[in-house]
Amino acid sequence: MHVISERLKEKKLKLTPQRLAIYKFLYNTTTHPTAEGVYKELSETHPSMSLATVYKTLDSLKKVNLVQELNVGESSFRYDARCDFHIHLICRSCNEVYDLPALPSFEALKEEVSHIENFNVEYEQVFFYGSCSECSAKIAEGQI
Amino acid sequence: MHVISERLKEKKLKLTPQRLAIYKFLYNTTTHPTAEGVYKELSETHPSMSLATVYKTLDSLKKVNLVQELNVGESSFRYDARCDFHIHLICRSCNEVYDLPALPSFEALKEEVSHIENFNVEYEQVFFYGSCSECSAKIAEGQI
DNA sequence: TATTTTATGATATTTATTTTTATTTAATAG
DNA sequence: CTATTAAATAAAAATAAATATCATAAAATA
Repeated sequence: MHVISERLKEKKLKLTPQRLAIYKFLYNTTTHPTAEGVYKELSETHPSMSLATVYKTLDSLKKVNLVQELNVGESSFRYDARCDFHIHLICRSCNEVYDLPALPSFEALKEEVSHIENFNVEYEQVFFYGSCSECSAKIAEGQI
Repeated sequence: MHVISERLKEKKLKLTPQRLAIYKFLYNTTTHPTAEGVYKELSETHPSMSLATVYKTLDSLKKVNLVQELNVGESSFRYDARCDFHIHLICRSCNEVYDLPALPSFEALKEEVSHIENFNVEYEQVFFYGSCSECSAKIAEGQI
């Protein structure tokens, strides 16, 4: 996994097994896990890793902009190794978080907001809440 | 303050002094306070009110859609009695949260997202992070 | 290989929020 | 206007996410 270690190196972060594992996991998942989720997932392969290490590592990665922290309205943060802007869709039934590709109309919105006086925009977070197709189907069938 | 009690009545919530005070305060502020902030503010006029009551009341108001809960990335939630959709601007220096009036381009974005297959949108949250004019000025002058 | 610096693991602490429970209060029916 | 009941409150304890502490261990580099 060269991309992983090269990115960490670029950012002057020491290449520890824990860091490599955490960033690699985030880089290869689309599930937007919480710190707890990362910890549980990696406990299997790294049984001695501490939860504190997961939190500290996520914080380090966030500071160098290798991961972004998402606050989708739950009690804990989620983490995403895709740092380019994209809209998130959040299913209120199963709590899955999905990525949405860039939309032309969002570019127009950014443009419009950038012209607002009295505020200098640096970045943005856009969340659409609703139900995914699986949950919509279940709801329609009365399973939820 | 008739609006306050009528809205609570409409939602079948008992008109207790604590509830009236909390909703009235949120209804009349633009500051998006936290539960702690509401508590501190109302402690002056309602010294016996418990912080747990503030939390429970905010939860009740949220459930009947009289307030919305905002997670702007801080350690605690903020509350807003404006429940119609609007974009929030968040200053990363002073942490103020500002309301933005509806923008035509946002309507276009909603329209575009509503046509996405496999997802049924119910509501949305849009946060623009950056610096407000006051903080921008301070930054320019090297005060921050 | 030795040295310096930084990261880790284990644990303790902090802090926002929730739960619990006994008591009080609002709504309403008589 | 009083009695009833259902719900809300205050105070305290409990919970859970996140952070801090600190001794040990491991990376980077000289």
